[in-house]
Amino acid sequence: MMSKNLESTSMRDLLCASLGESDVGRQVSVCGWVAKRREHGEHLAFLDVRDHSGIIQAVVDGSVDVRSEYVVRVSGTVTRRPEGTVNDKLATGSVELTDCVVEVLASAEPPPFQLDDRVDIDEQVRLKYRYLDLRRDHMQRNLRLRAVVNGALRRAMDAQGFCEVETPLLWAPTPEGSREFVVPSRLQPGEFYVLPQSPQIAKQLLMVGGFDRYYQIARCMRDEDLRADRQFEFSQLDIEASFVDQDDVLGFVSVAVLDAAEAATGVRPEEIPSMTWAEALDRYGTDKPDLRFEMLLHDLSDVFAATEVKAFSAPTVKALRVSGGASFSRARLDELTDYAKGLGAKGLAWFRITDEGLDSPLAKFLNETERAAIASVDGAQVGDIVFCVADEYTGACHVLGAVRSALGSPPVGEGPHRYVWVTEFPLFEGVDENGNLQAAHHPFTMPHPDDMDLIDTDPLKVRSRAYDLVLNGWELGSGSVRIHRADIQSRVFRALGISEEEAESRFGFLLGAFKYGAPPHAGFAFGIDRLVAIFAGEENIREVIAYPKTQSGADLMTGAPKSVAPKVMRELRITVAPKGS
RNA sequence: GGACCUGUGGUGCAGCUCGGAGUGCACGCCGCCCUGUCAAGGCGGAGGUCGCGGGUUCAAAUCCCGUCAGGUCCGCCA
Repeated sequence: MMSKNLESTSMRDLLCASLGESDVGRQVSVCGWVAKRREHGEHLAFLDVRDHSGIIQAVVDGSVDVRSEYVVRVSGTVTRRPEGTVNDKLATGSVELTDCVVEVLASAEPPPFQLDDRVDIDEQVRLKYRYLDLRRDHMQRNLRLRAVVNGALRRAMDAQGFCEVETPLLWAPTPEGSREFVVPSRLQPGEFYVLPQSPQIAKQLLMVGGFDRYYQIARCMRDEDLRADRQFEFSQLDIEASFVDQDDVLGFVSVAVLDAAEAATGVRPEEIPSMTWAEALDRYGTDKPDLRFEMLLHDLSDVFAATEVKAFSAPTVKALRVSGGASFSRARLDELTDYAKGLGAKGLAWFRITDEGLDSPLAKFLNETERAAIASVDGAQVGDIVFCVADEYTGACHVLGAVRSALGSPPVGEGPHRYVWVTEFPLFEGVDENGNLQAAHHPFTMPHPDDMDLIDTDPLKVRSRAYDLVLNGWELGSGSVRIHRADIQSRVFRALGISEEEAESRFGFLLGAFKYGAPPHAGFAFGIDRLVAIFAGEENIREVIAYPKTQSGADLMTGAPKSVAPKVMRELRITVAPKGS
């Protein structure tokens, strides 16, 4: 409950829902919106007055000319409700305002949708009238929760000696990574700024600049397709520190996240465990494991090493037991098979465990040993089902991991909050169209000290000092120890197929800065939208953002994006090519 | 770039398979009645280009094609 001196203004004494029995007898004024009017003839009317704190009932002698959502100031006497009229469903239900004077501060048309939380309104309508949607308890709660989280994060970073520095929104284009929003320059027509995908370079330069502990709640923009957990704009807690190693950073971030969790939920989570990327992939089939449920992946590659069965002749065979899954209908299994195929699998084998043995179209092709292995996966019992995917290692893990998640993952709002650090990500992943290795994180990520020799001999085996923070299967954020030594950076660039000239043109100012004394440094960034969404039990980050965009990038309230005046276009010397060109 | 789902008075739904008059329900809105309600109650009323365009048909909310908008997912997000 907020302190009362913050509630009082020249127009009101306190918030509606802060009224209670201790206020009985006080003469007070409250301000808010009319949530409901109940009239009983010309002698008596009830007004539910709502502000963001909640509702107080005002009793008016005589009729009152107000409608829903009128803005009113109500002055009256706090009175204990008469015997038998207490409303247990209302926080203020034991009192009411009597002898009320109602001032209409603004009239209001009926809103396009009801502002109580009784029905789910179509999001299209909510977003068009977001200012009304925000008046609802649901959005009030979410955005205020977000403010609590932001506050806790700031306090945690301040307390750890971090200095908040703001970095530019207008930055230089970088021909790397995700698509950037482009901003044309008026003073230098034909030249462009971009909005930052993250303050990555800026914060590393702060390290060179001697700010050994930097943080910022940073707005970041990426011009990539939107999803339930992705918007063009998002906020991240951005951190970088000097003279540190990986464990220092994990410590800083853990404190911030656990403080935020405690502030948001009232419960401080356990210390955050960690696992390596290799473990996560092997046991959970993903680099963002959801630890709320078990259902681990099991490896049957050895059993099927010399199998006769074509469907299983692959480098890796992974198996997943689903408790009680034998009752899955054939339609459900076909659906899952299609899902697996959609993810690139050749198929999804399933084996119902029954009293008579394995029930599966494939069972008759398996030999005794193979059947026994499947029937005992993960302690399988009659009534369970075992899924198998045979493929190369990574693919098999990913597909079965996705099946695990589809079958086991509880809704966002359910179950405990299970954080986990995933460490030792590979330094490189795959190759681009020119046959060059690609950086898994970014090209300034420090290779694992034990794997330095592999950079030239077996680069895909090189682990890195990169790490992710995962909560309930959602990637909250990632970070790494950065390369601060020119010799290591050259080796990595060489492995990535980046020439000295190219490095100079793309990252020149960063590498140039490093020549003047770069401290060893490391950092992290995690998405506040996702963190708050999980705290709020929301599947969708739009629910914790005041003015989000739709999936096609539109703002239904403002109509953005829109064309700009011809004068502006001329000034920028920009013409738009016709459609289809 | 692709797959799937949704679009019906202001709001939430049903109707759509199997074509037959804009049919129904709940909330909201407007008017009247009502002195203890609180999802108030009673009576009456208004409100619709069934997203849009085309096709099939004697006849389309319903079937077909296209398109727009919203959503979920794949690709994408170093």
